[in-house]
Amino acid sequence: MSQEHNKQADPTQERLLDEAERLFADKGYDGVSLREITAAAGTHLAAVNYHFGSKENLYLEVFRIRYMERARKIQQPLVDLEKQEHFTPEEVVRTLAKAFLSGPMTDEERQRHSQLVAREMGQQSKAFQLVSKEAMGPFMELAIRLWQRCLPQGMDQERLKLVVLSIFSQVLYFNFARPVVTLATGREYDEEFVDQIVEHITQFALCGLNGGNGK
Amino acid sequence: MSQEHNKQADPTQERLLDEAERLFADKGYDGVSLREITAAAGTHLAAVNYHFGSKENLYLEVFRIRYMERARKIQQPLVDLEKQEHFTPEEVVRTLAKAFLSGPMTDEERQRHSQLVAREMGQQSKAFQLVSKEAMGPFMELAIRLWQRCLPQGMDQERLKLVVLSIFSQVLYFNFARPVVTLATGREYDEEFVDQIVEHITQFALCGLNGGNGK
DNA sequence: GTCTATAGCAGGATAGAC
DNA sequence: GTCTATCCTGCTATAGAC
Repeated sequence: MSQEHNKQADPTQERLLDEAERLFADKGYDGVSLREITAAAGTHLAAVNYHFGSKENLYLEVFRIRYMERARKIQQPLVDLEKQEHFTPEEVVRTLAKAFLSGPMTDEERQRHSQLVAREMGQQSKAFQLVSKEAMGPFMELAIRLWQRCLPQGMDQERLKLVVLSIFSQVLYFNFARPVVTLATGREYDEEFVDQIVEHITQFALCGLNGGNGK
Repeated sequence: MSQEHNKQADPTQERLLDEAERLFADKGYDGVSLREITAAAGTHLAAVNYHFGSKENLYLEVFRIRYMERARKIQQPLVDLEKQEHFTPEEVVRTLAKAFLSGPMTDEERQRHSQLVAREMGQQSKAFQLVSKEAMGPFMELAIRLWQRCLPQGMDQERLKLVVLSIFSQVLYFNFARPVVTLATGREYDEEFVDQIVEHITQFALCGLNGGNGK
């Protein structure tokens, strides 16, 4: 019972997943060779096919195991918030932005996470289907549920969905497109700047939620 | 004088650029082979090296010629706006959002444009340097100049830069991550929906510009 | 000048030695 | 069971036939 989920205790498998994730995030699926991955993991070429069957399946396992694990970590603060009796729309937005931009992960993990998903977001691949179904969908619904509970005047789901998408786009961009952001602002991604970004996104979204009751 | 810029009149070169752009946008640099490109362009394998020297240079030419041409088209509405004597911050935002989401290009062109740049945005490649220096940088400065001319109370560049980046992130996302957007909203990208997105982004950004004078 | 044919190499996968 | 050595395919680039 204490070792219930030891399905992947093999250290070689773990190292392969780690290095594969790092390299796939960096260069994309087609940009990395199995030789590169196995060399980085300190093992031999055949290990991938032995442990994972194929390159494609190794890629999918990176999402199924590594990516999803982090997605749960990111969701956690919002899940916790839902258990509270009272919260404000602003708290929801800030918690959401913080979860992606300054959560418990290391900075490197955050970048990998964004890079992996950004590469899949444009096409309807297996990895995308996994991510959207298991991670993004539920997360989006959670955020919408939270707002519907605390927004003073009701707001239709359709509008809320656009708000979530806009927030997603920004946290993804500020994590993923760092070369653009640093080039444009001249700022390093230190704690102060990240806090500023979180506040910026929060204010942006809050106005989108409160104001513009349009028409 | 009438044929001043006929530097690429060769129809084979043109077809190669077209098909290369389409395929690179679809599958990324490493995901496409020269065989695929030349077959799609109805020519032979050696044509790429004859006309462009190498695969990498063909890729860069796609950016230097096709991408930049469209970037100029997108900028035009803002360039025109600058010539007017009076305009509002709202006009600037809406013009900017419209330029990317419902401008004069075909829908297919818009998608290609976003896909190409999204793939380069995460790394400091040659293509990224070209795009950021020749297209994004000037465009950003133009937008900031326009706001500084028409915003009632002054606003520091630093804040304005974050606003531009947020708008960029959204127009890019709504063009690029269509699978996510359609999955989340259940909407097709028809004219009505695109107009809704433009309005949504405009409202979002306007609040970010007016409200939140912070602290 | 065009394009075929090929060189030379790197890729993923696997058979079989240990 | 591990890992080496090899297979075969597909890649970019180019030499040389026409």
